Amino acid sequence: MSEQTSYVVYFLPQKIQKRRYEVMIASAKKKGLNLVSSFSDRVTHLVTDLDKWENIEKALQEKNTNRDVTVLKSEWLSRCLKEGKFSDPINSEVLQIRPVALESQDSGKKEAIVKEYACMRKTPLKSKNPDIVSALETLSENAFFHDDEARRLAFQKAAGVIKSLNFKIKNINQVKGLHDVGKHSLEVIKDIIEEGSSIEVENIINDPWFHQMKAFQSIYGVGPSKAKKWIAQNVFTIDDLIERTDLHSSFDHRMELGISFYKDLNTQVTKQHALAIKNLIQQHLEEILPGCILVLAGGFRRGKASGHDADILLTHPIEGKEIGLLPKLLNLLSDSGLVLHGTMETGHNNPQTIMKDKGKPLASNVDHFDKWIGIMKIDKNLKDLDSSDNENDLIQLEQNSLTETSIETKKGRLSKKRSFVQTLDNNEDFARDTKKKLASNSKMSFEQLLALSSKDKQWVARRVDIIVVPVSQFFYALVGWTGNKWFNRSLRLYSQRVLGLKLTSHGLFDLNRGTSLPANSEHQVFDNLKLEYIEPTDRNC
DNA sequence: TGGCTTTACG
DNA sequence: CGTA
DNA sequence: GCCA
Repeated sequence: MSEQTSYVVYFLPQKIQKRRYEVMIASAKKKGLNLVSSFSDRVTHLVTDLDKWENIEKALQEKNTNRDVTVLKSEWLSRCLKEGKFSDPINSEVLQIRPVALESQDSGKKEAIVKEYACMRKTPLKSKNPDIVSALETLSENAFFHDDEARRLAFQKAAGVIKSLNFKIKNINQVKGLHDVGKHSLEVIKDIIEEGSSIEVENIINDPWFHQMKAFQSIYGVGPSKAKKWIAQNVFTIDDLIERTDLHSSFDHRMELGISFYKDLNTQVTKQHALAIKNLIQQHLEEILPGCILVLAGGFRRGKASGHDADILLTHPIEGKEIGLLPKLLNLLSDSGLVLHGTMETGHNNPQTIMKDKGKPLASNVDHFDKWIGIMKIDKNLKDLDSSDNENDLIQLEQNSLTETSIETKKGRLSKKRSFVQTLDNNEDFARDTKKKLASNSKMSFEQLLALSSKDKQWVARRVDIIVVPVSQFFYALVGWTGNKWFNRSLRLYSQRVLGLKLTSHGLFDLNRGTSLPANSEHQVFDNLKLEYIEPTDRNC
């Protein structure tokens, strides 16, 4: 290891006592430690006591400083002088003010450090370091397969930090000291920079067990538990699952669908197709309740061109109009032959749940929305006719939210109470009947499903989630369902740790006071969180 | 060395 | 247990 | 695994 020769150190005189500076320079010379007299591209380590990046650039008289440089505090140099040699800096000696976090192209020169929480950073879809990101995510996934959620999170966070970097990493020093990038992750990054790959990661990728876990888990309705069981039983491929009839008795209906329609469900849905599905649902809704607003959320809203399902948020500008809507919609979709399978969660809006929520805002962190998680039969050639994207609807909703809803809720709140409860009873009956009907529709056997999926058909099986949201909660739901998962986790963790507030897809709650902060736009959600707004396309952590 | 988002529904 |  |  030629550790010593890899240090080309430049010591900035600014903001350091002249006397101390001179003593240190002299000491370095005496001990034979190579300090260069001017800054250049050769410099690997920059020592300074300045604490603002702008000031450092000013001192260097450079605009676009070479980013390969590690910026260190003078304590590091002091220690090295004592030890008589340059050595790796410890975390507290690294100045974490380098302009590494991505800032938008439009705002140009504004620079920032890598922020602690992913929800404070812009993370675009495309990374400048795809190999490193993919390696760290492999480690994350592998940890997940080994039931180690904590390690999974750690590697995922490290991957997220790398994703937010707006430059290609050429030198390990560029990422030393970055938040959430620790020893293990650094080692992997180093291997990839220097060797092109990491042996640890390669071993995982080439491990048949890892491969099988990935394959089995990609089946809808199959999780880690079932995947491990099958591997232990010497099942190797998805075709094996069909051929090994001895296994069939352990399949539930959802898994049977996941296996039969594996090809359909694992073919990526294009954004155009997803928008077409949204419009198809919208057309059916017009027959039930005109004026509903649908938004395609999930990865598509974050700018992805394709995905594995369509997440659709459904609301109505008038609070309360959405109650009881879902069973009616599903009834209609089912009658149109568009439903292959699904589970409907309803009843979250019944009086009891509402009372519970009034008393305790944090009933739970998980959705209390009416929602349907299912598989639709979508015409292969379905075209998105009006091709309208989400954001127009959102603007409309932001404008409507203050006027119509407040009028509606003030009007006859009392006179409506009795009929409201009556309506809920009807809704519950209707929901039950619909669930029953949908269940009987999906009574096909495994064999029938396999036959259905393998014959020539004009439609494709598509995973669709429909979430019914009261407008008052819409923008929190929108943030939650736009994701991604890691962005949400960081939002919620930040909210809890920094603000002491509870963020869910229903709202932002102060548990001690029992209050919540309303939001009439996504911007307001971020305002409430005291966070800079992050565009959906920059939430790809 | 404890914490890492969180838990109800089917 | 799997899903969101 | 990484951090406070």
